[in-house]
Amino acid sequence: MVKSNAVRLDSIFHALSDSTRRSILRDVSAKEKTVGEVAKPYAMSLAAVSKHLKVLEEAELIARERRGSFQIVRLNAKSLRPAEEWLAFYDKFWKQQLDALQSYLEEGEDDGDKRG
Amino acid sequence: MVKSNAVRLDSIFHALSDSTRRSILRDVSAKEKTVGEVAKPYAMSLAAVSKHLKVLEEAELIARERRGSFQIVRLNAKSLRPAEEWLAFYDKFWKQQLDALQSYLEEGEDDGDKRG
DNA sequence: AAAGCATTTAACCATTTGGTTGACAGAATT
DNA sequence: AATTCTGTCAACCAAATGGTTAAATGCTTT
Repeated sequence: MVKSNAVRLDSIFHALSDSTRRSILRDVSAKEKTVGEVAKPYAMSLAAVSKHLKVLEEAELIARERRGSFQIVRLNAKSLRPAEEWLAFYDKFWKQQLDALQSYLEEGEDDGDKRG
Repeated sequence: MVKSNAVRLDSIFHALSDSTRRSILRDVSAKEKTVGEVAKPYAMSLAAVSKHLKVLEEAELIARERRGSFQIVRLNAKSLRPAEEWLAFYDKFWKQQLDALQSYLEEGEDDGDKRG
């Protein structure tokens, strides 16, 4: 069963809406880590971190691999693309806003560079 | 009081984690609308839509303007930028993954284009 | 000032979230 | 086989979420 785009975006954006989870993504982007290593910097129980990892895994933002008694956590960056693509649609709008601001500032300056 | 970046990202990503809210953003990106107009397409009460608008407003993704007895809802696209910037950090990772995939496919093909 | 629209707020409800602790399960070590 | 280490699961809790309906607020018009 293929998840609808909307459901995927729901789970991706929801996963990203928590700063601990965003921080974990940064951590594992630098280097893959065991669950214990992931948990170490955070002032919460291992079980709590394990839940965060589950949320990230359900959004497919991380993947895991068993290595002996350890579990290796890896970033799955390509699953961020739907989010980026969704956001990219809005680029034109803030670019427009910036352009408008710039025109406004340039008119204010009016330092005579418009000859020719 | 300036909100910390983390808190802003929390509220932006949280606002985007609901498909009704994402849909509302699309709707108002095309054209500014009154609250009633925003609500019309959705199979839920006006009060529910009003709550969604509040979430979007708290994330500063929309702005409102009173016009007589109506309230005009406008997209505030530039507030999506922090989210885009956060995501942009990860571009290099999926690009890497794509490159790796491409190398793999090219080696698989091995159709003799490597002379010289 | 009364009535009528547009919208928000309040009170309520079920579900989800993000955390806890303690019991459990799998793999490695003794 | 007993112990230890890594990690998850279960049960619990308080707070937040996303919806409802009904009452209240704010403008506009009569």
